[in-house]
Amino acid sequence: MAHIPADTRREQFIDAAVRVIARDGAAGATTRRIAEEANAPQASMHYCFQTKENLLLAVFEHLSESLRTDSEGAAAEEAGLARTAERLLTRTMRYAVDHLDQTRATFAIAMWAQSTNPELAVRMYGMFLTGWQDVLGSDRETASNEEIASVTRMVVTLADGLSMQLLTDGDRDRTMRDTANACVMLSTFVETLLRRSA
Amino acid sequence: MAHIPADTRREQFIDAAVRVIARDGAAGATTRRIAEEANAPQASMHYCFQTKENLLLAVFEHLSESLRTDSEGAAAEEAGLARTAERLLTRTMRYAVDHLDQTRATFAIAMWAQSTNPELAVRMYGMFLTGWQDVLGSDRETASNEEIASVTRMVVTLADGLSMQLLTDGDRDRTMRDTANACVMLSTFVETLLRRSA
Amino acid sequence: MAHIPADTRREQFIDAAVRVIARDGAAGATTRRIAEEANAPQASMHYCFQTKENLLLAVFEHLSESLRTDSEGAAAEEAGLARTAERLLTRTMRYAVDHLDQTRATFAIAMWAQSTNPELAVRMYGMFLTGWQDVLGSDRETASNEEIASVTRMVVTLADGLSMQLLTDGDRDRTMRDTANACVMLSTFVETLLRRSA
Amino acid sequence: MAHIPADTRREQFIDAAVRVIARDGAAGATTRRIAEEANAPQASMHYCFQTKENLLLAVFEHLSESLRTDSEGAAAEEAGLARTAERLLTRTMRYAVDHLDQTRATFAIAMWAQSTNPELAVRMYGMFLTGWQDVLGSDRETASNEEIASVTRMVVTLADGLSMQLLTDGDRDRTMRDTANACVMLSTFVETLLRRSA
DNA sequence: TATGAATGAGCCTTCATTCAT
DNA sequence: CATGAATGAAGGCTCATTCAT
Repeated sequence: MAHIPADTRREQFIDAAVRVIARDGAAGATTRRIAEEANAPQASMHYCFQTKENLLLAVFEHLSESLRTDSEGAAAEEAGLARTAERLLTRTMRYAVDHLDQTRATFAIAMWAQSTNPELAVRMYGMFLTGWQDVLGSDRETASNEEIASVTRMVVTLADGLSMQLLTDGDRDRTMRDTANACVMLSTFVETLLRRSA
Repeated sequence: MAHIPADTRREQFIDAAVRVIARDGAAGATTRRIAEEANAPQASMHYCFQTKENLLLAVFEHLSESLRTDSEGAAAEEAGLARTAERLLTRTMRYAVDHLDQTRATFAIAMWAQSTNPELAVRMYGMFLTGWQDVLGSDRETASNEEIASVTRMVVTLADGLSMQLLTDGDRDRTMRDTANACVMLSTFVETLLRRSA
Repeated sequence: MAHIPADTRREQFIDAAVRVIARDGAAGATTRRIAEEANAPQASMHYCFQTKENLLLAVFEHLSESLRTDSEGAAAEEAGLARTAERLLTRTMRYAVDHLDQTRATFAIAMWAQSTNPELAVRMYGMFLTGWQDVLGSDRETASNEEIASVTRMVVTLADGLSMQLLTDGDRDRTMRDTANACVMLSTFVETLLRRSA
Repeated sequence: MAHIPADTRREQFIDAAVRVIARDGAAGATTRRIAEEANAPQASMHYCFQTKENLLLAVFEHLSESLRTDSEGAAAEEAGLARTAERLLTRTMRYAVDHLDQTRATFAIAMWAQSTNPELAVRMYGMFLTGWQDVLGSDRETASNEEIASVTRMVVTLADGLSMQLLTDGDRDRTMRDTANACVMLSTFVETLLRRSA
């Protein structure tokens, strides 16, 4: 097992962990299995991340970073809140469909955090919330902060629910069709909201 | 440790397992911990359920049975598809909010099944789908089977997404408020659907 | 599971135990497996034999009794010590070859006794020794008691050694051929012995 | 518990296992007991041997290696087949008498293999057969390969049978006396064989 | 009497982690 | 710095046996 600098190792571990977690769940992702998948000594994992918990954290950060990078594109054009929300949800589900392993790992880690470190789970969830709130709030039209927050939560809700189903049966096409339906709902909801507040 | 009839023990184990799973996740729910929580010998668990997997299965059946019993009430009155869907979702989320441990355990087991026995996970998901489809299809108005299925999936999606958020931060009130919003979306979606097919 | 009188059960258990021990060894013959093979409740075994050790004892007695019954025929005719020894060995190995399961079980129990209850192992071994000594001593010619004992031990030695090989590879024909060779050795040995003592 | 190099640990485990197996049989030799006897953590056993089966294998290899090393001396001098066979048997039984624990362990493992992994048992038996065949065939006189094989099997048979008795009652002197008798038989057998083939 | 039900003790194995170099 | 070696704690499960009827 060749000596390899820690920085390189970190990446190898994170990538390997995503695959293993997607396959075996967060609890089934043992340090040994991850190390094997990364072609690295088991001790290296602790050298790089100290604990398994830290590794999972790093994995989650990596995953949500990737997703955020992707979803930033949704805000690019001026299109109104409803349209932006639709674009955000569609883009997110497109990403989920194209990166099943990552999606699976994200959810597995989120569930793992809930029982291991609930406060951390809240923080994780918050990362998505604030990230998307920024996207949705970028052109704010007449919507209040509270209304933006409400729409954001609804986007997250739909994304979570659609992903849950995707992860269970792996039916990509049906997921995208349901996503379209969800978009219909989402935009009428936003319009209702805006009309009400006007 | 007093001898106790197996039927009684089964219930004790299932109840204990729900609490432990809610606290520690499905993987963290060790046979030892469950037995301790149930005030029972570890060997009794294997006498009643043979394997830990079987116990988790029984727990899931118990949980979904409880939820189904509850949601049957949603179909009681003649009220149209949109209204029924709203009632079903509201009732489900009300139940989730009132039974946080059960909800947490249900999700934990569902996620656990995904990595342990994916085919089982599909079956579990299917149980909800068909159960709710029956509720929604009971008075079918002009909706086709396919449309009913589509609405059902949307209800499940929303319930999953809302529960996910509830489980993370435990904010019951906000969950019920978001549920109300989700109901708005849901009923406009159903109406759109019916109008389109007319 | 029908209630069945203890006497009948005993036989069922002994027969079942022989098969299970032959298959899984004395240690692998668990009370559950034996009960299953006997189509009997596990508790019946303890009702009939109190302990697993007692059952194995009963099995051994049954097995050695069968073998003894068979070997008694070897003494039937007047034929001199050498010839009788040959007949005894041949007959024993013929029996072993025709009853592999029983032979296997006999050895498994003998080995099991050595580590569980060494004194019992000695007694078991003694049963064969005295039984065969009677056969060989029945027409004593000019041989002394000590000489008879010596020959007996040699017969047992050869039977044990030949059986060991038989149990390992299950080659019945080769065993009988080697038995013929062993008989040659045995009779020349007896003759040497008698000549020496004359 | 001090960290100790794996090679050292392997030896400690093997030595400890021999003692425990001699005392409690192969099935009674639990990983706990062996670790305790070796003054080592239980987990070290799995670090060194992975499974209990592997440990037993290593023990058997160690034991048969020791015996083989010892028996090589039997071939040292030019002495004819009969004499060599006698020397081999005597030497083997001398070794058995001087190393009761090892002998007991060897038989226990051999019997254990018969029910756990029959094919392995055949291979184990074969190790002795071929090893001794080499010793006996080294100066082959006029004997054919088949004759050599036949003699080898007879030596093994006698060694097994004599050991069986030794292990039961532990009577070393009687074993060596019986070994002398067995040698008489063996050499007359070889002579008969050679005369016949001439 | 004979049996279904129940259990304390112990099994083999694997885990995340630490040690020593 | 990075890793091969080693381990305490805990995992799921099975055993012979006893209990209650």
